[in-house]
Amino acid sequence: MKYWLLKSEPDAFSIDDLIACKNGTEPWDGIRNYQARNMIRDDMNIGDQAFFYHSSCKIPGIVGKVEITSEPFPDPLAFNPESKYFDPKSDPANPRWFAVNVTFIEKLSDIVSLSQLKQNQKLLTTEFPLLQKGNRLSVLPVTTLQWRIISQMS
DNA sequence: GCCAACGTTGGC
DNA sequence: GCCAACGTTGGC
Repeated sequence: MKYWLLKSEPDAFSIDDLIACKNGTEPWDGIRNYQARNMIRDDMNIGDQAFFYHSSCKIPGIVGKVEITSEPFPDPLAFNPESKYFDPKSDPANPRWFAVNVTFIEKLSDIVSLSQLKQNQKLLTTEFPLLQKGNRLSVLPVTTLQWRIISQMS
């Protein structure tokens, strides 16, 4: 079982939005970055867990935990001309973009903010990609150690 | 709103 | 294959 971190802008889709979804489950779709795509398509499995991270907001940080509850599947938005994630170059016979279903596990009683994460010396020794310069990926791998440290912080 | 740090596109 | 121009992300 692997661990991940999934970023979302709370204005677009927050942890509370996920809670409000049927069965607390919703496709994690609209990912249009090849590195992130590769991780979803090649490395994600049912039963993996992920931190839910709020980005581009007042207090960026980790707000909860979710579980991956489907195998990777072609992102249907890529085939929908109505969607802003429509990609005419994605061929249904050879899909370019992938999604997984995520299911709500828990909301942290307090956010573990980015500034708190930056201050955690233990975490800084682990090369946490979220804290590394220039990182913009919306899907990041998290090690078991990092998962444990951050879970303890919450 | 600014801007650094990317990623993508497309002409050559 | 190079690289300039452009677009996006995301913290501040």
